[in-house]
Amino acid sequence: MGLGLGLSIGVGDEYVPKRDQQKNKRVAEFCLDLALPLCLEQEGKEGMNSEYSKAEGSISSSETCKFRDCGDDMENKNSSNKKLRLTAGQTSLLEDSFNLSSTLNKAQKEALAERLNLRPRQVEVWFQNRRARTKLKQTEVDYAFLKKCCESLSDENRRLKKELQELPSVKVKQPPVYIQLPKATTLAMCPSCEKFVQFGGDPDDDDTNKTTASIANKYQGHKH
DNA sequence: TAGGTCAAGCCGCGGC
DNA sequence: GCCGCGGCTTGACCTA
Repeated sequence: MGLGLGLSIGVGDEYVPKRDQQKNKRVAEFCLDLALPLCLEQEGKEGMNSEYSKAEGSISSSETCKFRDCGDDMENKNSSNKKLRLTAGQTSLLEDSFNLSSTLNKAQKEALAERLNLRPRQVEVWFQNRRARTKLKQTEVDYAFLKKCCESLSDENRRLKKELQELPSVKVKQPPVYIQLPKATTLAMCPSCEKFVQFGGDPDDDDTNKTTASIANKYQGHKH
């Protein structure tokens, strides 16, 4: 246990070499110097479990590395296959970054990786998996919505058929029946509570061409 | 212990 | 050819 794979200092049996502590300090300075669009709104977000330290600019030393298989020798195939677990602080910072942008350029990825004391590849994988999770949730919500529409239309169809049967048998050419379909709906995930918010689909509404700002405004209106 | 979660590997595809 | 991404999958870990 406690391989000390280039990770910062921990509590108990976790050990981090002094050179890595110094490296973390350099990383923190580096990240603070970067004008990255990452977590710029940390001011005012202090209550959201972010365990990383703004002052230090990196994951706090006691917070890093509940995982055992990361670090400089990840390429070492002899290392154990123990599963990496990101800490709450790491996940929090990744989530914040993801809420700002679901993709990262190379510089952002590397800076975030340094800041999290992870490899860029790990940050990249996290973002890929996060996008996949978002898409899956979106698909589930879309499915539920379409299912509801389908059930509603079936009910309407049954009702109309019954109504038709009850009509006196007058041979009148039936006009086509038009059913008022529900407005197209746009679903989007609230970045703070991760629940999907349903927006109306008025074509004249900007929701159909929604911007990040307009979505953010909508999020503020829904119940958490 | 079964089922869920999630980091990570692999592969194919498209853009450059 | 390289790179980034999505889709699918695997395997470690967690939890009811």
